Amino acid sequence: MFFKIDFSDGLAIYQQVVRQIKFAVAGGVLKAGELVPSVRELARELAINPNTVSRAYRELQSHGVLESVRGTGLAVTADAESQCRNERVDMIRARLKQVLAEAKQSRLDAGQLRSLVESELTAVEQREE
Amino acid sequence: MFFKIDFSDGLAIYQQVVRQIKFAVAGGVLKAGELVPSVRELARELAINPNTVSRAYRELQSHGVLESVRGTGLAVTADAESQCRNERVDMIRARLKQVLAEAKQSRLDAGQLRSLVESELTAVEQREE
Amino acid sequence: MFFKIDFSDGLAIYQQVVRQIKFAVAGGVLKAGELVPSVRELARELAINPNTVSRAYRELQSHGVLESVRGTGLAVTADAESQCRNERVDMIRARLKQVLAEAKQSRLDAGQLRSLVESELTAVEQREE
Amino acid sequence: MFFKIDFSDGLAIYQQVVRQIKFAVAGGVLKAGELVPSVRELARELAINPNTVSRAYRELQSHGVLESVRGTGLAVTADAESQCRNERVDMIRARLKQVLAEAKQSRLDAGQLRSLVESELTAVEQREE
DNA sequence: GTGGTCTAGACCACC
DNA sequence: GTGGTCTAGACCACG
Repeated sequence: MFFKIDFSDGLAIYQQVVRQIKFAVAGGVLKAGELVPSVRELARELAINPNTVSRAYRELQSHGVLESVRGTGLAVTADAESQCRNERVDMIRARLKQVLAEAKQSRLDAGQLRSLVESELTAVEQREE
Repeated sequence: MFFKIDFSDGLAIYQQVVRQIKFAVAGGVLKAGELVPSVRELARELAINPNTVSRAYRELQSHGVLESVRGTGLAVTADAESQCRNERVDMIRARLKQVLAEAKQSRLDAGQLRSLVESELTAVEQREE
Repeated sequence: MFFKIDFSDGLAIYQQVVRQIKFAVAGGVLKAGELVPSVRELARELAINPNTVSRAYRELQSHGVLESVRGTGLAVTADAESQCRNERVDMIRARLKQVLAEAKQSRLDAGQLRSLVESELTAVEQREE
Repeated sequence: MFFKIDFSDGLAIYQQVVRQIKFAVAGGVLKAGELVPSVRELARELAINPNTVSRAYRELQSHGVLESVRGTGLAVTADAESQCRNERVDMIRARLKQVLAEAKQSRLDAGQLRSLVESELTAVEQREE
């Protein structure tokens, strides 16, 4: 699969799975109708407990991103892509705001902050391109 | 006092307190020798349990940022400022990396990401200046 | 398990637990990778509150002696044994120094002190050997 | 005065004062009828709070070691010396037992323990002689 | 008043 | 089942 778990992220593991599935859908990596990996397969791949994957999938179903296909597995819903695309920027912006607010509140010099952000942004742009 | 708790941050409350105290020290808001608010006072102010504040303070003591003054309270240590100043950039960078990595992995267009970051950065720079 | 709490020791209970776990690791009773008793189990066994055990375990984690294995328990870290072995003599020596300094300062006759120490040392050597 | 407070001893400060007064009496440094320093004076000397000294003196009075002399201060009682002399060895032995038991329980090699004790004992004997 | 410790009991995330 | 976090409330030592 195409994502990774950060065990020291602070964010709950199942939440990370939820976010990453949504991002995969938003980015067109997972398309409408496509099946997501089985609970067991994904659990093995990410080295996490199947229950955790299961919980993430349950959440994604209740968010309308996945739907169960009888006897086959869980598939991406028809309108998942547009929905996730919309959510995506907001989800990222929200976390970004948090980080910047914290930086601001730490009284880090504006110039230092800007250059820190610049360098990290450039770093992430160049990675794996 | 000068900081707030975000109950939906995901980050544990006591960890938020730890970070914010460190940031306050790094930013010179709390200076060496100065007393931090008493456990009970800060707990009341943030509307959290004294034990939670206490745990944060205990952590800060073991990190060498605070030291106990018998019967008087907890004071910022002499070398806390330089230490926190050093930690500060790393703490911010770490969270920044997380967010940007997630954004990247969401396959958000590089240009979109850059402009999103730019606008949020500018927003935070202008706020309260 | 293999240790006991002395409620009239003066030393905080959680500290006693910390010391005894370290001693157990130093003595090879607890080996790297091995799980320590669960918080609830040890609490029940020592007839103390689970939070007290938890606090001791948290301290041991921050000292690098234990590490959390998600959903499984707390395990002794790889380098805990050598670390605890090193600490052990210092911990014992520190308390020994205290006692002897107090004895000295009580103006107990040097000969009396020496024979007192001798007899207790012999006693402890013979016990359970 | 002739004693010192160890703030990191674990033992409560007022208890340290109690023990040291008793030791001073046992060692003949303070004799029957002699006045102990005033609460304020001793507090200043040891750099502790007068309330703490006061509490220690109260405890010593209830133990029959000190008695109040109207308008003059606190004096060592007539039978304090023999009483303290008797207590002294037991008090020291009790703490010694604790330390040795802990060492034993840490599985420190008997030879190592013995040589550790020897060296500390010799060290304390030579100091200030 | 201060911090330090302990208890009791709750809820959550994860296995 | 596991640890992690939080709350509530108690008692102690010290100033």
